Amino acid sequence: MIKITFPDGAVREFEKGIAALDIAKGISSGLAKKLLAAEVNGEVVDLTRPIETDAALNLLSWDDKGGQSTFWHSSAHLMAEAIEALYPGTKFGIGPAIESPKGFYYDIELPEGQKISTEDLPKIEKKMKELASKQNDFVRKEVSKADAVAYFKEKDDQYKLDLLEGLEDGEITFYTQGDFTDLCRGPHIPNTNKIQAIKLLNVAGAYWKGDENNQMMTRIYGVSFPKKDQLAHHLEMLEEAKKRDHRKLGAQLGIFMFSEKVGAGLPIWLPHGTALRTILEDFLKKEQLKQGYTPVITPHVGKKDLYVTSGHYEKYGEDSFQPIETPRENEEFFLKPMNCPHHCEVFAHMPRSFRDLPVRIAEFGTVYRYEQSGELHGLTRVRSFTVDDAHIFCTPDQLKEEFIDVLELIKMVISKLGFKDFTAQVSLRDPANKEKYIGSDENWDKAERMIQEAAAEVGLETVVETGEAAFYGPKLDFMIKDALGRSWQLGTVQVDYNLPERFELEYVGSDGQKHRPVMIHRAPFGSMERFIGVLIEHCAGNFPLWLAPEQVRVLPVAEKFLDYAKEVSKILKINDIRSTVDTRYERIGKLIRDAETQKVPFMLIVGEKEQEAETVNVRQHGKGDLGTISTTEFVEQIHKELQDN
RNA sequence: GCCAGUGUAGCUCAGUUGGCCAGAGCAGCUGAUUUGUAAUCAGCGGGUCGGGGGUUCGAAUCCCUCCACUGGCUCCA
Repeated sequence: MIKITFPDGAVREFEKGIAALDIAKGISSGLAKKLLAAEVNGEVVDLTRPIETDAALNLLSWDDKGGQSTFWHSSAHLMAEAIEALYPGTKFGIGPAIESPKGFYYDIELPEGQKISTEDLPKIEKKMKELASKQNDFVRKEVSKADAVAYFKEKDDQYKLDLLEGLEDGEITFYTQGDFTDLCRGPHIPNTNKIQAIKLLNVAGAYWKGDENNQMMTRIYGVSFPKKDQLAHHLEMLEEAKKRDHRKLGAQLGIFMFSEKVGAGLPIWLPHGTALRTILEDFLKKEQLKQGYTPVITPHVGKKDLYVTSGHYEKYGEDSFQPIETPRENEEFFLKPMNCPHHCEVFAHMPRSFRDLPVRIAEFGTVYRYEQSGELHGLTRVRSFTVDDAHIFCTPDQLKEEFIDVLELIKMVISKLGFKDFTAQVSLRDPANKEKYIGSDENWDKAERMIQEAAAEVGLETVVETGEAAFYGPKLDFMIKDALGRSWQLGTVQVDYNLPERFELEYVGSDGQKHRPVMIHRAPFGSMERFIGVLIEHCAGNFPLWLAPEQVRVLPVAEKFLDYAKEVSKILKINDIRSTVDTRYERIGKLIRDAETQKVPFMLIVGEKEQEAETVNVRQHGKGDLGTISTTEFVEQIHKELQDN
């Protein structure tokens, strides 16, 4: 007999070798039906795997992450089965479940001369459903390495053979469902009949093992669910995300554009986008002034030597825009890929005393980085962007306090912009590869501890990623969830021991000796481009009033009220409310419709009644008619709403 | 960069077994309508069919090449 401990702490005895599924059946057949996998002593395994020792057991259904990923992984196998049936001779790479986008994929190489495009997906989908309805069990089998190699040699599948090379004899398992057998660690759901709803989403290229020197394979993405309505809901969410796409809304709302002539990945800010960005920048600038930052402005290029000193040339020189040369002296300049080297020079231009520290140098600095053409994407992946950058030079003793202040600032900025859900990702060095990092062991340990303490003190929920630190110091990134539950990495704070060293920065301490300052890089928005891209999608283009490029549009009911409309708009402008007048001679319904589609927060409709009484009829975007009030009253209401924010 | 796909008017899209002067709606312009809460009516203008090259009697349509955009490029069997 073995002892099984359930999540609620209950302990019961079962016969040795019993499967989780049988235990569940003993509890209730309804429960057993819902289950997808089991977690035995923290490891996700097949429901049918015999349990041989005392164990903690957690039964996994669709509501558990482990249940979902098992389900999707099994769906990948089902897809592979369908593909093998439709395209015999296909070779298979890997087929995992994935988190984002939700679902699974399989990397395949089709037989010579064949290819798959989006149009072929429904056919594969149909085959998958047909195979699922055969209600095949997923059967696990332990295989010797020799047998496994023989099997895939027979199939001439070099990818699986490549994978087998990295595996030890004795740890190799096969899973079979129907006519399809795959090298797989598992686990899997018990039977294909659980897979009730399937949608294959797209086809893409992917390098074997993600290395661009390797063979390019075809990757097919899909998603599946135990119930049909879950799939329908999922597809609705994807539709909603499409509607909110910042590339679409950005064009529609006159926020930004790209021009083939100007160049790919070089965003151009249109009037509405410029207004939005200026408001955000002004907001942060004001906050930073309060907190003792000193703004500077530095050039968009720097001499090669600057980047040789900073070390960026050695690391990124080949992969950045190539230098600009002066015609006679042949001096080389680089477009600046970051602002820190310039800011280090600002720090170094005069002797610094410990009394001056911390020095907080801030700049909305536009930087230029070469991205491969295929990696460009709207505003979120571009070749020129503006960082809301600042570099804090402080003594090691001041580091923690400065770090905390920065975290508070970023927290404030994020919540002010309507993001409710965010966590901090703390990236530490890989303790096994300490030589990869610059700076003393002692400093690293101190900084890593400091970051975690600081995050705890400001009440940030943190996730620690070991090995993700930059070579020059540990960092903390803000991971922000938008209205659709998607996660984005925005603000960032990084500790840097490297640049002060390379630029030989120093300050005079109270002891009269020279000391090296520590540097913090920080950017609450990250980049204006990326942040605004995410913001557009978060609020679906319906910006909060204080950010709306056009806050109020005055709509005259007929041409003869145009003068009154202009008068109203002028009063609003005098009162710092961004307002325009729609001067077109169109029906009021048309004017309203256009203002609504352009997501203008307030529309003021004016006609004879309003003109005579010096009032405005207020209509709010998405809400409709709010009634008539005096113009001054409206101004007060708007001011109040802006204040409360 | 690589794989797959897309590129027709400012926008959304029709037109492909190669064949008369390439179409529609919206937007724009002109005129009429002077209007009360999500599209007034009529007329007009607008396209090197992404650029270049080729095949052909004939190319938006087929081939090559370049450009831009879209989905992706280890969340390990």
